[in-house]
Amino acid sequence: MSDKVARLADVARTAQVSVATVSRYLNNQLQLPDDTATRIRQAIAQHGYQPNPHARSLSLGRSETLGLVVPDIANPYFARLAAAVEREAARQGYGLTLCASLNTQEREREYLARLSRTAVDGIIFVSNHADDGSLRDPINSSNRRIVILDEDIAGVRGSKVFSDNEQGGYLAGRHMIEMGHRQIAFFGGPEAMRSTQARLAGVRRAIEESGEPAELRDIYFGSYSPEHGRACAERFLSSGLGATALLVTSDEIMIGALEIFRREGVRVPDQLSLIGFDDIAPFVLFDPPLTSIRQPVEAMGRRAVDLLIRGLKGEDVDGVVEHLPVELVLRQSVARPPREAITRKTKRP
Amino acid sequence: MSDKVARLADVARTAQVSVATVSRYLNNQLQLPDDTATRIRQAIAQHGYQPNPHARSLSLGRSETLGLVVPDIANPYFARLAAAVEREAARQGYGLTLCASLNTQEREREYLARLSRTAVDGIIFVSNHADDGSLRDPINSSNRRIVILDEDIAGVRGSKVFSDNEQGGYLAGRHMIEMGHRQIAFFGGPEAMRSTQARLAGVRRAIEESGEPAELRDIYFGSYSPEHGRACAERFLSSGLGATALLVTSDEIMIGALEIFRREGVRVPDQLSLIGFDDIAPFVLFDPPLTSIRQPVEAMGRRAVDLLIRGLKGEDVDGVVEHLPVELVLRQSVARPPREAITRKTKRP
DNA sequence: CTCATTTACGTAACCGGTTTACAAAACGAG
DNA sequence: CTCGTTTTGTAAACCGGTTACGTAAATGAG
Repeated sequence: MSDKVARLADVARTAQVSVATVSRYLNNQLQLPDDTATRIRQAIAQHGYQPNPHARSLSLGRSETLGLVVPDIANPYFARLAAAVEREAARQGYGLTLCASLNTQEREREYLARLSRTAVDGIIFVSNHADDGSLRDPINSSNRRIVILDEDIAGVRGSKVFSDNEQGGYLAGRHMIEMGHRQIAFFGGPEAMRSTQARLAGVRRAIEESGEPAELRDIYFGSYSPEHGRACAERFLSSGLGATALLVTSDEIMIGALEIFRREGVRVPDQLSLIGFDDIAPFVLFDPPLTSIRQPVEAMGRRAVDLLIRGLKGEDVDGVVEHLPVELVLRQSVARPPREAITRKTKRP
Repeated sequence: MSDKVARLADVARTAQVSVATVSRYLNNQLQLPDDTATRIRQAIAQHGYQPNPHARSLSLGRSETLGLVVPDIANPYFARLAAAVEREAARQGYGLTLCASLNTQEREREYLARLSRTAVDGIIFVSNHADDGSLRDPINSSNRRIVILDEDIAGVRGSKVFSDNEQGGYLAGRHMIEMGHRQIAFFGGPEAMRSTQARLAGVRRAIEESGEPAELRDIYFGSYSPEHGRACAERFLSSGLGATALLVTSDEIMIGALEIFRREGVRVPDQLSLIGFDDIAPFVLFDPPLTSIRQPVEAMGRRAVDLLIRGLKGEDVDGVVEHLPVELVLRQSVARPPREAITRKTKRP
């Protein structure tokens, strides 16, 4: 029991072979006579030898570690995504370094720089806002392999994994129309984001395909936050236009919107039908349980890691873009529309 | 624009100095004449030089990276904890490698082995179940620095950071007693866990201190899961003993319990007063908004990182144990007790 | 002017692996 | 028995930094 950690050289000396022999035996599955192999194994056990990862990384030029950039892990949606990514990375023998960008481009770039300087072999990048273009270049000029996950960043090369946002909007829209709604409202995320536009386009397609005289109105854009949800709901109620069904495009927005609807006494689904998006929050427990589009979070995380690692192993995955299928989870927040439109009670006491 | 990444030697050559000079200029804040310093800066800029982290780690014997072992990042409580840890680590210039143990000791040990082999300088360990002793030795024999966070593991050396669970139980208990409750139920986590016992002890202390003839009954233990919450609630209702207030010691358990209470038509707080623990889930939106003990999650994460890094920097923090203060958040799930005890409606249709 | 000290750097030895180039030994064919 | 080939093994170069040690020149004190 020496106080120093055993090195390869110690093992080699004990096994009476050279370091190269031990190294090759360990890595290159070099065929060795039983005699020699046994001596090496015993020496390793005796010293409790574990290769020094820093040395290994330096020598190999890789570290078997991936980086995940995510806006905020405290957000349950990204937490789930991160969990899925971590699980798959671990399954494939990779470690995961986590970076929370806190939704600012500055931090995103900072992290990107850090990661490209840091010991990660590749990066999974999840952003949460429209890129003004200042993210594109640093990403592309990073010499790391990159997979864009969940939200597109225009002009970035590498592979990409998204949920099928358009289909999500479509499923929600179709369900509303089938339930008899003809006036549909939409609480979107940031207007410039691809996901927002795709979801909106999906609803539009559902309307067109139905052939019904359904109308999309009260379309609001803003951040994926409860604050925006509250603002949307207040604006929606005060506009009093009488949409009978509403697609809310994220859990966060939904949480804010529900607060206002509850405060103002809006009865769901009697007065207003509601469909959520994400379906991460425990909406079963809400009052009423919320019908929602569920994103394939686990699959997205898995797929992103898989693509990234395949890329690292030399497979050509550049330009691969995947849209994973979403699902409409039926609960109790959508009903047939009421006879008359919703009328607002009071703005605030 | 060569295709090779610039090395320190390239910079040195261009700046017409030796590698040692550049390295020391970059690290040891070695004082250099403006002339030389400028040449070096220009050379660095010209090559777009970034130190190779693997080489740096090998040479320094550290990587400025911490490891976080957590049962499940998808769980909002641990997600918040992880977010806090990541934020503080980043603030102090450290990266964070994430490991989800999925609550099995096997994986915990596996990760521990991986981390002790991997390029992390220290580990923050969050476990979620009672240790049967098989975690203690691997942790102690790991040559990394360790901070135990959130849940104690007996016999582990290193520093530890917890929330003040006993105080949490106490605050909840005192509030219930002050509101007039004399029959208090307790849905605990795993019986063998320190946190569970501490919370229970806190309620006991509140009862003793009050001098009132209050009684603790319907004490159930189990996993931190909605399933356990459902089981607790069913057992509680069928026992029909008539506790009028209930402390539920985690969000997860609460979610399960609420499902049953809602299904069975238990009116909160008219029939039954409820206090939660953790206060991570959006309980404001539940019906009714839930009074809850809030754990100082951000502070815990910050503190753990801080202790770990201080330990890494040579400060003696072994044996330091901190209990961070919790907070009672008053909302609307606690009322004065009803005249008569709750009577169960039906077990199941 | 001399000697001590500081300034401004350079040389080379590490850190601990992987891998290439090559030697010695063993083996087989002719 | 000789020569080529395979097996088994070694020495040393490399990955790209950090840093102990050393030295030449400049500065300053006496």
